[in-house]
Amino acid sequence: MAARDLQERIKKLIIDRRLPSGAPLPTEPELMEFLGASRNSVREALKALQAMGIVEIRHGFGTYVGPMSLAPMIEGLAFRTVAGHYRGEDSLLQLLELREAVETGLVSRLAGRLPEADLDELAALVARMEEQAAQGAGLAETDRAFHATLYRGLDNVLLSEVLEAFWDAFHRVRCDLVEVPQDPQVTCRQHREILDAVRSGDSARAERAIRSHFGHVRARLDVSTERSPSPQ
Amino acid sequence: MAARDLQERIKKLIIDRRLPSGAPLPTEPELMEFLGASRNSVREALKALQAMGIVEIRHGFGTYVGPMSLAPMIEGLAFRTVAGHYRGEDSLLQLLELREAVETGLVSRLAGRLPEADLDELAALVARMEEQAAQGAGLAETDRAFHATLYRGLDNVLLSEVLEAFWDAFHRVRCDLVEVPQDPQVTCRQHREILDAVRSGDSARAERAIRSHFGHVRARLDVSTERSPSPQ
DNA sequence: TCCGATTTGTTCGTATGTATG
DNA sequence: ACATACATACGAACAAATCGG
Repeated sequence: MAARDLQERIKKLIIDRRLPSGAPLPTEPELMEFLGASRNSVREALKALQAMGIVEIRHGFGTYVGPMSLAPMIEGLAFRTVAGHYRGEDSLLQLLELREAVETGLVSRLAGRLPEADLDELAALVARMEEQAAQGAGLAETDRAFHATLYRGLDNVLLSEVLEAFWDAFHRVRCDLVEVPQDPQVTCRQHREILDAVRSGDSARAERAIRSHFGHVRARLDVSTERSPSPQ
Repeated sequence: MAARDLQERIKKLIIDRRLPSGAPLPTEPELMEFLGASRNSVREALKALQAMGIVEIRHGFGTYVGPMSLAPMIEGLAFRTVAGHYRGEDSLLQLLELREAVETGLVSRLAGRLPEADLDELAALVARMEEQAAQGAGLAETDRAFHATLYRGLDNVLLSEVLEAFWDAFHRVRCDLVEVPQDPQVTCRQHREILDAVRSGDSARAERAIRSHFGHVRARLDVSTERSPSPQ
């Protein structure tokens, strides 16, 4: 009776007091008194809220309002994908298709509307990617930065975070599950083509570039997915 | 030190044993022995996993593998949006824009590719919507069904669930925060136009229809958002 | 309807680890 | 080194819910 209620009441407390991210929450004893519940119940409620990213607990220091990031969504998506994969579903492919669907829809609207500064930054990222490819280094982080920078121009923090969350979940699962046959040269060429297309302002070409990029990732996925790896 | 670890080990247990959704987990005493932790610690870990939708706990019955739905994401998104709204941010508008971005990207690809059966179902939904509008009844559920049916043809369960999650979060927050000036007639016309556009196979027209629909919702939002309501 | 077995829900007391000053 | 404040962890007990006889 209390457990579910406690979470709601703590959330309501944050709303009512207009607590911003990082603001300190009452200590556990204070919450015990305020909510009229025992330590353990309060702690379980806080644990649940922590899992949702609503509060942040720092050992030996205190409890604070969380950053409200989408990190817990990544966690949930990643687990759901891993579990589905080991059960023989094509969950990883579905996650990739989700990214493809969203990004193709966005990039066409982005074409020709990106400020010069963002385009320069993207160009620098591609250059760095080519450098890393030449050295045989991993270019995952640069790839992430490219996609993040690309959609920053939409001026919607939520949208950017959701896309980054999808990227993170996909990347984490892919690393855990399948060793992808790297092909850095092709990856670089495709990112440069995306950049050129967006710069040119040709929506259709930009959409084609994105679709081609994802098609390549999908192809690498298919050949790696033939055999189902076993955990540990 | 153990808390974070316990969650990971329970997740690993689900993965390793290939437990499908709905499968029973070991009881709390069994988990205590298996994980070498006290009951309270095990319970806190389970609570956190429950918040992420990974496990489902039924009082007096047992613990089970969760449905892996995106319900926790809705919860998190909704709270984040409400909290941001009361802090004076335009979080609700951002959520709407997120939906608009995704749906405009998808509907253009859908135009002309929807099977006849789905089109008929959509037509029935619009008819029902018009009926409800005439009676002055709420048409939220029908609206939800329309959007859900529309993107079912993409054949990607994850994608459908994400879109439904966005719809749910937006609807919940909108109901909690602002009383929207209903305009059922316009809503019906716009949904019919979306349907007609998709049926005609004209991608650009479909995208225009969706964008017009969202534009209308946004306009109603703007006038309601002038004054910031206070909670309870 | 009742009963007992099983399982989760809630509470208390106590001890330990950790960060701050 | 010490004290304070806080979170972490454990164990034991009882309450409440569920299921089957």
